[in-house]
Order: sequence, then C-alpha cells, then structure tokens
Amino acid sequence: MEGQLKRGLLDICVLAAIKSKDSYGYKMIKDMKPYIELSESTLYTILKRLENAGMLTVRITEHDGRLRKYYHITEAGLRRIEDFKAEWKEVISIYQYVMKEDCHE
Amino acid sequence: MEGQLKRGLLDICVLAAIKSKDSYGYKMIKDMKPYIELSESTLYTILKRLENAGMLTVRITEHDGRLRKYYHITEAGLRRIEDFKAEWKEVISIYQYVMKEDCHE
DNA sequence: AAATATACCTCGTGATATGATGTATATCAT
DNA sequence: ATGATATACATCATATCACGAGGTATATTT
Repeated sequence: MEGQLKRGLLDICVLAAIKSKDSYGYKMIKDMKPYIELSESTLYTILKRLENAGMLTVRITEHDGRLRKYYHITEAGLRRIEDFKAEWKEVISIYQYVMKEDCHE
Repeated sequence: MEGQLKRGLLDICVLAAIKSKDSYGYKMIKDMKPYIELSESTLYTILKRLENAGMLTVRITEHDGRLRKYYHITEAGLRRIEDFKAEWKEVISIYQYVMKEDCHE
C-alpha cells in the first residue's frame, strides 16, 4: 500500500498486537503480516518510540539460546488505543468528505 | 486530531476539494474546515507537491486587484483518487485488526 | 486610521518510515 | 560438514513531510 495512509496506523497496530498478550518483535511482524506489512527497522523504531513514550514496557528473556524481548502494554498504551477510536470517527468524517466530492462528477 | 492519522489523508482531501470544480487555496481551507483543518503553510506545501507530481495544474487570475491561483485536477490526480479508494480497503482491514485485538480484553 | 479579511509565499524544525547493513545463534537440507 | 534459511535483535543515513512563524500586498469594514 501507498505508505502515507499506513503511517498513522502503525503505532496503533503495534499497541493492538500486544494488547491482549505480551509479544516480541519478530513474532509481531509475522502476526501482523496479513493485515499490515512492516520491516524490522520500522518496527524496532516504533517499539523504541512507544517505550520512550511510556506506552509499553520491555522484559528481556532468553529462548533457545537467543535473545528475546517481550513487550507489555501500559495504562498509557491502553488509553492511546481508546483515543484512537475517537480519532477514527474524524477519519471517517474526512473519508466521507472525499467521497462526497468524488460523487459530484 | 492526532496528526499522524491525518497525514495520509491530506493529499487526497486537497485533490477531492478541486475534483468537481477548480478552486484556490484560501477558499479550499474554508471549504475543508468542517472536515479537516489545515494551515496555509501546510496547504501551499501540498499544492506545490501535487503540482510537481503532475496531479494538478495552476491558472493565475486576478480578482478585485488581488492575486488568485486556481487549481485544476489532472488525469493523474483523478487516478490518485481512484488508487486511494483501493487503499482505503486495506485501511479498513487494518482497522479491523486493531478492533479484533481490542476485543480480546 | 486601524483592524480585519483576502490571498499569496518561504524557511527552519522536528518527527518519522524505511532501506541497508550488522551481529549472533539455531535449524534444516544436501 | 557445510551452506542456506530462520530466528531475533539493533543502528545509521536519508528522504519525506506537516507546520509554526514570519513575510508581502491589497480590499473591505469599523
């Protein structure tokens, strides 16, 4: 997809991916793949940003001799998802404006 | 609204605003205000970008002794709107992913 | 005369996504 | 055994972009 539109949804997708169950980067990419594709560099950038913003916490573990970092959503992260739902209504309103203009043809 | 989400919609809104009828910057801002607010600096940046991308053409006029630049959508611009409609389906798919995860609570 | 509306523009800044690249271990196929 | 692929993390440079601040100029309203 064209990228621009996706941008605003990235943070929310990542938060959604860990909302009901802690997860780690590599797994998140695979889980989200059917819905939204993002590279590792993009995801780790986002995870770092969300961590700095207090939206999630990190727990380092070891699995089969490999490093694995589990991410856990915080209260602030949950609130961010709630805020998104409100913003989504505005997005729909904008979409309707575009469609309205589109139908004047 | 949060900004990030709006980003991907800005170009499309501007194209939609001139789709059925040529318009000019100052008017577009007022027309779009109920749906999406954008500053003059933002709009003129976008108009310049869309012009460079061949999505619209410009016609300079004079009105009451004041400069006025009318923008006209091109074939490429119309195609951009069509592409957006396809992308929108992906956006909805992503939204549903977020909501799905949200309901596991 | 002053304030507001109309109408355009540029520059600097901060935020951001992404490709390229790197590190390291485990597993699988030949 | 060895080479490829999968797992799993990270950083850096770059390009794009929205936006506030500030600027220019004329017409209309108070």
